[in-house]
Amino acid sequence: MQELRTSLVEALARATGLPAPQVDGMVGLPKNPAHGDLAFPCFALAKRDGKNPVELARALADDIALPDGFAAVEPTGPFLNFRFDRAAFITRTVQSVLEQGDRYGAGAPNDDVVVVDYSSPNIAKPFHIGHLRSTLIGWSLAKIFRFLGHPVVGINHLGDWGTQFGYVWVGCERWGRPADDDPDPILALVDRYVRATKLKEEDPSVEEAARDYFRRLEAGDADARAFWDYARTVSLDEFKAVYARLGVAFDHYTGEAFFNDKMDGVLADVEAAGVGEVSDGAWGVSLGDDLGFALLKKADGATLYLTRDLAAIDYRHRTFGFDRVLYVVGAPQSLHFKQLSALCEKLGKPYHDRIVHVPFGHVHGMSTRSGGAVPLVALLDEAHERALRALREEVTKRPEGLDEDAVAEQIGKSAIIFNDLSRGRIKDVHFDWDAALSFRGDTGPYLQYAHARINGIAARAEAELPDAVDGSRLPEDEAFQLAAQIGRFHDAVRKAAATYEPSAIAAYLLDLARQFSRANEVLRVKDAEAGIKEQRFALFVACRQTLANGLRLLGIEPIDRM
RNA sequence: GCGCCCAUAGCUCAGCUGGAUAGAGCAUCGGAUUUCUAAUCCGAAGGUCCCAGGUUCGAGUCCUGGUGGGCGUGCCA
Repeated sequence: MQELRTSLVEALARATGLPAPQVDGMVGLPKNPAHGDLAFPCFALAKRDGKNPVELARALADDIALPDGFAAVEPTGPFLNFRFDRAAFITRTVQSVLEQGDRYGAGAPNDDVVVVDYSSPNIAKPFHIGHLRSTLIGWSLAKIFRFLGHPVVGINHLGDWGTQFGYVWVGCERWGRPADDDPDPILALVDRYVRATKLKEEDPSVEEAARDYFRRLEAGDADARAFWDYARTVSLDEFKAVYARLGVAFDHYTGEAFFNDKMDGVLADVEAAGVGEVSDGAWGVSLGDDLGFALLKKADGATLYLTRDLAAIDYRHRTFGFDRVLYVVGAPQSLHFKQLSALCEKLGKPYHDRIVHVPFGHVHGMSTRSGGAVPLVALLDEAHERALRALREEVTKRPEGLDEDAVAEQIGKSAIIFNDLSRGRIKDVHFDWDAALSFRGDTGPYLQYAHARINGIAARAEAELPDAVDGSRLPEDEAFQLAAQIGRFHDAVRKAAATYEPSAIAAYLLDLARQFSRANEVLRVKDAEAGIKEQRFALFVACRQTLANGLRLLGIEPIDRM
């Protein structure tokens, strides 16, 4: 696909005298696929020459030397439409997928290190649906950049430090710690946290006690530290269970606490740069009208989130030598990251312009009846239940001997993950159980279904891959459209990386699955005559491979039967 | 007040760096299964792309100004 485009751009550049990059910007896909496979609008050229674009397109069609791989050029009004040599295109595309397998669409190894900071839940707070977006988007981006050949460092910057810990501590002091045999100790800790923060409304001493606890923790007080260790371990155990269930992983769990002993260094840095100042008893850096005052040390001496992020990025730069660091954090914190960049610039840090905030919109409407956020585990369990029910009651045909429980778990997760990653990051989402856990239409299960169907063909159609792929045996339009979509995988992956948008891949995969489903109505493998049978099978296998590669980039493990 | 983000079909959303008749899914209506999985496919219906100007041969897309909503705006993270 890419080579065809490049050679067409060169040919057009020669024929028109326009610079190739400009031509490249004009060549695009025709809106209506019936028009052709690539299109060149002649307006700009017509304007330059003071000619009629319709006549110009006609003249250009006669002039241009059709590059290899193209079968036809035809002017349609002011557009010049090009058609591929379809058979050759199918042959080339299917062949390269079969040859490259899991590496189809991948990039060459390079040295641009990408650090991805994602998930980063707060300790001693429930891991709820609100944490899902950062977790899934970050994990997907990590996989995408790794696929493109980058060394990737995935970091869970746990919120395991800060005043909120004080409230958990106060709560445990008042109402006791969860019992050792408590099956869900984190729930108990959350309960203490919620009760303590509620109590603070009427009893100001609670807030004071919480702050005092955090001060002691930062100062290295042994008792405070012991409680912190306990709460962190309990929380992390549960987080790791959720990550394991989702199939999400990290290279490091260096949370905010990890940087506690690096605070002095940061503050000294700022001091040395001579940009720090005292304001209302607190200490920080003034960043001007737009970014305001960046607080780095509270009046009571305790540090803040920003201080710890400053330490973290410096540490990451020293340790990983990153080319970029991606912060997959909600849009409400965009000011925070602008401040972080500005601070780094003021401090003369070489990485100040390599900070990328990858923001995402708010999630609304995910509260339970009781007002708390829905725990992620509850969502996963519900997804599992619904998938099981759908499998047993709604699905009309299904394979024999399925491990229904295992399939339901996979389908449920696919639905949840895809639902989140299929929309653009920045928009606020209104969480809706029925939409998130729908298994029909544009959903994760739809993609899985396409993948499983091809597996079914492989298992039952008694077809084998041909010795040589031959696209001329696949003259149907559906075959070409499917191959064309397979050939666009590169573009989708690169667009996703360039825009930090996994949804680019999600949208691509929907189109791919749709093209497959259409082709699957027409191109039967089982009863096809020898010679055609193998070619159709090869096309579908290439599709399955592409689906699998794309699904994995979203963090969804393709399933073989459903 | 100031700053950032969002606004496209009844609902949820796509729309490559401006290009041809604005696309999917859900919901509604109508079809398709003796044939590799109907969690599927085909069709119908559904639109002042929030409003008003501007730039351009051409604007859902870019600019300006509004309207509506969300978020942020120093001692939380």
